[in-house]
Amino acid sequence: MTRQNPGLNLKEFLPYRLSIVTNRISASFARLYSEKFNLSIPEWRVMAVLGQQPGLSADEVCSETEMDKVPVSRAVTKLLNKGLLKRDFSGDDRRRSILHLSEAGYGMYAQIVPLALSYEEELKAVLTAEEQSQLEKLLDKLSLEGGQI
Amino acid sequence: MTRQNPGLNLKEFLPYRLSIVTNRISASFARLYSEKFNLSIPEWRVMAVLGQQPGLSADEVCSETEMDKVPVSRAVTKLLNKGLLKRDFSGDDRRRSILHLSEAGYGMYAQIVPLALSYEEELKAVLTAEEQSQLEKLLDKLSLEGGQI
DNA sequence: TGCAATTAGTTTCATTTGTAACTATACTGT
DNA sequence: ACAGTATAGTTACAAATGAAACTAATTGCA
Repeated sequence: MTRQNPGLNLKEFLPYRLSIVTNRISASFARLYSEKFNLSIPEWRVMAVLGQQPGLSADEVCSETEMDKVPVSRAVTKLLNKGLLKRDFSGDDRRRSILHLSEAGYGMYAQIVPLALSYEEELKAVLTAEEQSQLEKLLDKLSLEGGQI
Repeated sequence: MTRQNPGLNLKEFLPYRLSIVTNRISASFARLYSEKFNLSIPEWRVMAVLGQQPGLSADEVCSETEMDKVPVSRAVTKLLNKGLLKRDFSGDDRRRSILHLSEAGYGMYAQIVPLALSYEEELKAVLTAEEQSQLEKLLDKLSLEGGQI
């Protein structure tokens, strides 16, 4: 029997294309820091956000990174055990943690950052300067409006 | 002690931004078909590719979708159990499967496709026509060169 | 005050996922 | 023909993940 294809061309389907491209990029960047520094993706994300914004609570790390609180809690525990993080608790609210990279953690962070930046450069090198700024703008628009769809 | 930030602004870091945007989009689209049709992401992907290219082997589904062969194998098993897929084996090479949507599977597929397309439209509606074609081009470039980085 | 409702974070448990080992079939070179 | 290698697909096992239950601390308001 001959059926009329209702017409979804997967290779042109935007969510699909985005996910293929993004997964490739994320996976190859993750390989970089997981092999050299033995960090999982959630661990790196927590370090990355604390490197930039020291003193966040676990909860704030969640909202900053859009991660679930469970993986954040586990990543924090592992990073504490590895000595890469320090944790205090707020005097005002003793449930609330105050997280900082330790000296060791900061040292590792300072090694990863240049890798990350050069990886990003390599990626951007595929695009012209104009395309790069187009991409920024597109991601802004999709972030704002795409979220709540 | 005051430290000089080595300078990774996560919110401007391309792989990070891509992954946040993409994950939001994938998750909200997945909610659509998983709630209504009780399909996992791998199941939907297998159906989507077979709806368009009937008769592929499991292995071809893997390369088409960039999925690992294990999740493909498991998705195929589940879809067979749900009666959404038919499987034959090639006469030439009896290891090789030949996969088709069943009538029921095709019916479900034909219901999901319009949802997918209207979801895509909603997403694209955020962008001007020019931005849409910019996005196509950017994804092309990042797919080609971003893969092997 | 004091008790119900909220919030930060952890733990438990069931599900998902990927790596590696395995089975079965097919191909290759001698 | 046949031993060695390669390929399609499945299974087993271990690690990652998320939903829901839980603990501990705080807030609100009668």
